Amino acid sequence: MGATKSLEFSMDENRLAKYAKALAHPARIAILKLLASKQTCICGDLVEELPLSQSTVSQHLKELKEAGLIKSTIDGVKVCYCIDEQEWKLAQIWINQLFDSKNNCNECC
Amino acid sequence: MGATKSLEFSMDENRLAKYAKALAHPARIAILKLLASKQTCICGDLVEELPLSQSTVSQHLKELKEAGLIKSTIDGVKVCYCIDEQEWKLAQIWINQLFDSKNNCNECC
DNA sequence: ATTATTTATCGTAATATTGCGTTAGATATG
DNA sequence: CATATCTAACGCAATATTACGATAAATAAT
Repeated sequence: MGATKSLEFSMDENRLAKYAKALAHPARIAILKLLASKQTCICGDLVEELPLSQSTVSQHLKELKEAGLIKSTIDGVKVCYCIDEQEWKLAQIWINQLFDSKNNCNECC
Repeated sequence: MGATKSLEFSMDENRLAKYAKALAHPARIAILKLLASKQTCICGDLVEELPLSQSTVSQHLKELKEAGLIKSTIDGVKVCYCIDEQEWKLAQIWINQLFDSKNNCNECC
């Protein structure tokens, strides 16, 4: 036992969980904040700004990329990362849809 | 190795990651959707609506509670769960702050 | 008082995540 | 060509998460 029972849940629920998972680590939040504010988004620069080794940062970048939130282009030896605007907006919309679905019935408990 | 280096990151980053972590499983999304839409929020009802055992649901509820997103009151043998409105709103604000921090510089890569 | 119902907790197994050193492969630079 | 730089991927160890059955503790019902 222990495998997550993702398939028992809806696509919507899984999609939201996927985005949330990508955000579920302070290092990845830090990376996204850097990418959101900076022009420069070279991998090496990110490594310098974070208290983690190159290999660990690379792994976090991979997860963010797999979640769709960032993309990358190769520039010589270097790799440039940045936020995927489309997916970024979509994620925000989906997350807000959950938060806004709260009814206004106060004090059911 | 393997312990998360949370302390190396800012409080803001950790707080956001904490909320995201709470949302990072389809079962917990499903629970929150149920609580957001329903009046009834008795634990047993949630167990019936979810494809998970009672003990697993209980564990997910505990995590949501520890993240602050839900609260509970005891009603006899039963326990009533519901969304903590204050924290719910806060979480939404913090998450949107991250998404909105994206600059408009397109195509840095 | 006994029994049933409800939920949290404990213990355990399976998986997943986090983190790093090291290596490999690719492009630069001398 | 040889060497330096940059990043992804591999392998490993430490932790954390997910899931469940079984049990315990508390209240309700008979």
